[in-house]
Amino acid sequence: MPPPPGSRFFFNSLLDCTKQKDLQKGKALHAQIIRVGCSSCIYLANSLVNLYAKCGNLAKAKLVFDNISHRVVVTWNCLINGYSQQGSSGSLYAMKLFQDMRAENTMPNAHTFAGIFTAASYVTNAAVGFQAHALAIKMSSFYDVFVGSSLVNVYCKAGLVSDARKVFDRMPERNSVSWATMISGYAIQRLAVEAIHLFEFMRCEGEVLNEFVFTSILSAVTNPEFLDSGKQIHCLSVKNGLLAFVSVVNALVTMYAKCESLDDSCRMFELSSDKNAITWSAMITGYAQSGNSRKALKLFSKMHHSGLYPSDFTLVGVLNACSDVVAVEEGKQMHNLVVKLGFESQIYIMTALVDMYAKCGCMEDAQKGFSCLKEPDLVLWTSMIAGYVQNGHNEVALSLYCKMQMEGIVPNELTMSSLLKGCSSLASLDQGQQIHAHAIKYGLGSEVPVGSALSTMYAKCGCLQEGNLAFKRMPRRDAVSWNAMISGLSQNGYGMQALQLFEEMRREGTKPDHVTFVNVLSACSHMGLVEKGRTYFRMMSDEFGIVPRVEHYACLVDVLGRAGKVTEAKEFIESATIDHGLYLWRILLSACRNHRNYELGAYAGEKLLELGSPESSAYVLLSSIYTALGRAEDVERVRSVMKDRGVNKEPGCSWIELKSHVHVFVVGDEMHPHIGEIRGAIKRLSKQMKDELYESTCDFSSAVDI
DNA sequence: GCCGCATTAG
Repeated sequence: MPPPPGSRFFFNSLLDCTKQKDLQKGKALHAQIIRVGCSSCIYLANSLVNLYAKCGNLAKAKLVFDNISHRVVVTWNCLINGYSQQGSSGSLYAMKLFQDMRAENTMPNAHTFAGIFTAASYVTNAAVGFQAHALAIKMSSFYDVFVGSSLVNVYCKAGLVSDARKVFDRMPERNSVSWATMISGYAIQRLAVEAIHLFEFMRCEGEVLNEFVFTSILSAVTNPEFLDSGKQIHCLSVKNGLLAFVSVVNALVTMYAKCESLDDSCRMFELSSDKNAITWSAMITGYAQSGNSRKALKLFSKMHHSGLYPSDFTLVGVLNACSDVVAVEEGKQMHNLVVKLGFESQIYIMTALVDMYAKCGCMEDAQKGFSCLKEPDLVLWTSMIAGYVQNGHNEVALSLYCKMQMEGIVPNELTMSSLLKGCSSLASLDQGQQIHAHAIKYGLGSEVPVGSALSTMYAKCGCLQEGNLAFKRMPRRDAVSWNAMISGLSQNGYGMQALQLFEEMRREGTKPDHVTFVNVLSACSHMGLVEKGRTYFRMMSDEFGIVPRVEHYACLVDVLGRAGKVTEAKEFIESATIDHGLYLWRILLSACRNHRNYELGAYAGEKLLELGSPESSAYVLLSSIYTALGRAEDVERVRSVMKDRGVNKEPGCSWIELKSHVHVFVVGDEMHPHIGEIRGAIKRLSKQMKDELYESTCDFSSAVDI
């Protein structure tokens, strides 16, 4: 039935307002409709629901909806689709409405299903999607191409990509949206090969390749392995004239950056004539994620000067760049921007902010950021826990984990690996085992980060066998896992086994990283393997393209120094092409002391004095060398420099675990609230050691007497 | 009415 003649004007006007999303004009029309008494006309009422829903005023849409006495399917669709377009915040309402509609015996149509499936795609629980799917099949709505495409999307977003493919294959009719959705489903699951196959299939079928298809397929090949495919797709997009779409250019910028082909990525960025916020974000993130954080920061200020406002995505990228280079000042400026732009409740931003402060060692600021969010999610909790662990506040991290559990948040593998790292630093076997038990309870025992952290934890606590077991049980291993076990062996005095494991790692084809070489070189130094040390140092850059860092130089200086080759070590330091500062001279100084090469020791010590070493040990070593050389004047000079610079000898610190609690204490500590218990425990331990005839190489008497 | 491009924790 057509609308009554008098309503035609209102009907068309409302349609215009909805198209233009002009809420002001729409409200005026609404008032007019009420005044002339047309508000009971179902066509106008539906149009009003649609207007408010499309303009995002769902409360008002619902109000009009509630006042309609005889709702038809279109009435429901307008409100359901309004809610589903709100994304994750509206999708539950949309699903509830769908159930109410069914309860009123109103039959859904294809529009209803398209809307309800869109809502379901935002909800991780696919149950309502399944129900609606069943009903759609029953009602044959499934044959509608819109319904089919949105259903494919439901399964893709729920991670059920093979179910999505089943729906896709059974669709009687497909359009470019269906194909793009399916390809993007593979992309989300990082199934590049499947995505490429489907894309090829699509081309064979002669489907139209539009910008949506290209953005989807490009996001599937964001891995160095698929750089060649990426380049071919790039060519195809040029052939199809799609570089005119900024979205395709953006996808290319990202593809090349993620394929570690940063030059190509920059070229795409430079070539694009109409950059939008996504283009800038893509390039900034590309820089930040490829170790070019300084460039990322520079590009951000360029974006800022161009007058474009950063989006939440941009800020996350920039904050990551700040934490990467420990740029706390720039990070604080970003924080101001976050506040200014009203992003303080955006969880991705706040997580990046917390992470930035934690990496810069500002745990108080990190804690403040954390407290800004009423409902922190698992990632934020984990970032906070990881931050405390990174900064050595391991106890705080463990108690934060208890709080997290009380909030009902279930941990994942990264939470567990951070906590285990905390237990390793505390050398607390007891707490480490508890976290291990939790990992098993939550089904995280076979996760790579957990297995690696377990090997480290057990090895640090002296339980090498358990560490090895954790390593062997891992279903797959990455570089971090191998590093954990290699370092565990090396630190427990099994240097040869550590090197053997490194050779096994090479055989298995896992690419070592810079941490691997720190472990390998330090194993060489423990074993006194000078020649092997030199070989591995060269191998690092020659075979694996890893630029040696100061810690690698330090290891080799240590290798040479321990073997008594102090002159060679000195020459090595002076030929080093990096800014090594104090670090390497200090190692040489103590090597010279141990090998009684006092002349070279004095040389190294004077270098340290020149460079203004903040550590007391350097001054103490140097003055002891001058004492041995009988140069009393120099002894006096070193002492006075030390005094002038306000360098104090730091007190030795130790810790002990009592009743699952780790107590840190220093020599001469009288202030510690548990000093009595600590002393008691040390006395018991030393008696036990004597009883078991432990040959002590150290003098424990001072520790017992604290 | 259905699809895409940029983001968080080891």
